[in-house]
Amino acid sequence: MTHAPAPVSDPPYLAGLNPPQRQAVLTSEGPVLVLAGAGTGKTAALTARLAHLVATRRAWPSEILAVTFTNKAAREMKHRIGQMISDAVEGMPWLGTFHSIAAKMLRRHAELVGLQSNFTILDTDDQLRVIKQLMAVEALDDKRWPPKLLASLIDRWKNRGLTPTDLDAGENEAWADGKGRHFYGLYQARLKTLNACDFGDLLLHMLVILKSHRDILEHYQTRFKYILVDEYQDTNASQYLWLRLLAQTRKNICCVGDDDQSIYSWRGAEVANILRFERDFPGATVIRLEQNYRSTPHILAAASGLIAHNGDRLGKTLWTDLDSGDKVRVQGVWDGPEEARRIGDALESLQIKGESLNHAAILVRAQFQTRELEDRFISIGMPYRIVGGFRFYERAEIRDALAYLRLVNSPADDLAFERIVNTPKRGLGDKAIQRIHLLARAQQTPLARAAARIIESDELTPQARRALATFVSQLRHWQEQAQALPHAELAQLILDDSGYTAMLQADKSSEAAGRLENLSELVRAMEEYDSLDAFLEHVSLVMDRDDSVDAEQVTIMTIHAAKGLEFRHVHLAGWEDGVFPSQRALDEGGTASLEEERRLAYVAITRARETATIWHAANRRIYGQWTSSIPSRFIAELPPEHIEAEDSMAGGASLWRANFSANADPFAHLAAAQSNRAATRGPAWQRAAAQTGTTRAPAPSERAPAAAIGAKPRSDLAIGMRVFHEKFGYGEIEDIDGNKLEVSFEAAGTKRVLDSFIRIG
DNA sequence: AGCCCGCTCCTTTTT
DNA sequence: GGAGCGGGCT
Repeated sequence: MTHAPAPVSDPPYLAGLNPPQRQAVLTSEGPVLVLAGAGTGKTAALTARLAHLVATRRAWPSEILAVTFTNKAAREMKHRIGQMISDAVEGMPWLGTFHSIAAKMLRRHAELVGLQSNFTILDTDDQLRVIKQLMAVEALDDKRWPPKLLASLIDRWKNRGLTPTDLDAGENEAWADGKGRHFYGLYQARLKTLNACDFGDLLLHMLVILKSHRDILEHYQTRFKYILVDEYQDTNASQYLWLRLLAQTRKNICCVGDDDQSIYSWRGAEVANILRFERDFPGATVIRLEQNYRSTPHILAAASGLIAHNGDRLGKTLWTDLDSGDKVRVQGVWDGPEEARRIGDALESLQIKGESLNHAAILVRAQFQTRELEDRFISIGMPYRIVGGFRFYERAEIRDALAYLRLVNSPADDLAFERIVNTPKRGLGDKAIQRIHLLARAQQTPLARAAARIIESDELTPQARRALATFVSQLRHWQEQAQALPHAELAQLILDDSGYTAMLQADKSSEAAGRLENLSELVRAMEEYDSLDAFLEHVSLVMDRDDSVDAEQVTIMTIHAAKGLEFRHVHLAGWEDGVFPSQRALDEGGTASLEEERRLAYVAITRARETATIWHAANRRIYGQWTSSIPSRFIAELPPEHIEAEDSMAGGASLWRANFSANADPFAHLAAAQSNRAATRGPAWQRAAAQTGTTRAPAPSERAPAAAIGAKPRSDLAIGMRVFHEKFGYGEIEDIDGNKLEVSFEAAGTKRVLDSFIRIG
């Protein structure tokens, strides 16, 4: 009634978009930079833009290049576009991650960089193995020059678009006293003979090809009428150069990003790319999405106040028309265990109010912080999941299985051969494998073929020879079966025949059961692919862990992992100088890295929709040492009118302004030692020294574990039953109390655990 | 060939 | 505190 109805002529994809979002959709021609603040409906605008281009016949779906960083983002975009323009997704062959799109291009032009189009894509494990071998050949001391360092240098060079010949003297010096270029070159040559690529190569090779072959460059420049880039602040130099080449003629490039959420500089992302967009593309339209649909005004104001302390920003002012809600709570506690306890309490009261645990998350700066939370949650039976750590395809058993498949698929895959020739143990030791290597090198033949030949000779001990002969004939058998069997069945056959399954079944450690399960999941996943080739391509670039757990559980993860997500209730743990911002960032890297930490803090706060609680502890165990700490400097940077500070110390005065007494403090000597040392460490630590001291918290009340609310006890368990727990392994149920069990574990002793964590073993 | 012990090091993590 | 690695021992 108060608003005029939208013009009838509005196409459906514009429905519900605010004016700047519409502008981002409708400004189709020329370079466009969309600065999209946290929670401002970026993806909605992005997908509408794609729909618009297609609906108005500006381009066919196959003429649009749309790149994201993660598979998750690519999937999400595909999904949402599918809903807008029904069949178009099938026709969007160039929507994907930088790496998958580059790989797709590279397969077409592989021969131009000395590869075949069926090249394999190496993971970090394979890379490291190659480097170690090169170092052994060159007799370089791997104590003095750790292979991992070279791996990361090569990665960095590739991120910056540098080939071996591009390295300047300084970079060359960075490895083994001036052997940087030499080793980088050796590594690239070795990959070529292996017909392999690492992740960095996918982009770098394409870059080289585009630069040196005008016709190919022109082909893609003509094909891609429109280019769309998500999370532009995360692009590295080589991605930037690649985009710039492709966009050069038409200049219809739309980059979306948020300089305030740039948190990946340590892996090559260059904020500078987004900061200088207008210089790179003169005449660019800059559009700011500033209306936030996610968080309450207090949360938003706290985050904005914090990020305002950063210098180099393009600048945005987020606003919302949501109701005001709670202030950001800043809660001081005595130590780490109390923090975990209190967060557990807060989650339990959330449950009492009938909130789902799925709407709550605890965000941490570093992985080690999860341990304390985990311990507490296990003891009170709070269901949780930890996101992060190894992804699915990085697990040893998955890589082993893949190595078997790779070897069957392409017998020349030496890295795959090495990985599994003695896994499970076949009694082939270093010496036997060395012999195979020698023969392979002498005859210029892949390891698998050398192995087949060496068993004809008497070079190996009879025992090794027998073992290898069995393996070689199995391999031959699998290769034959590969023609006959569907690939999922082939995989199962290989796992069983090779003894891999048996090896895990015999393994009584707590992880073995999970590994077997992962393998069956792998086999199941394979069924969705048309061919083994298609599956292997998918797995090296795209496969990630299946996160679709619908059980009620609170999520624990790093802030990095939380980027792009949102939760109603967010707990931010460990906001102390040294933890967050991290000690590393404080010690090295100066303002630049402090500013990145601040952006991280900004990302953290803006994940919250309704409540955000920031925790800081006066004492924490770090590397097994009790360390007294001061609240994060970021806390002091929060605008006071939007926060509500409280702490559990006597008197309730805020921890860092209180008058402390060292009485009755068991850690006073440590605190003193710490602040003495700290006094030499710059202003923040001096501030700490002036104020550090501790007072005894009211004795932390060791309370009985509360019952998890709303969870129904299972009916399939009984005292005396043998069960399995993900973390503790096998055990026997000693007592049942609702949905809590007392289990005496074989390895971990007696623990109280929630029945939902238990499988009947 | 495989096991055990002691030393070292210690953000963030995608593809 | 604890995982991972290398060396030395069995």
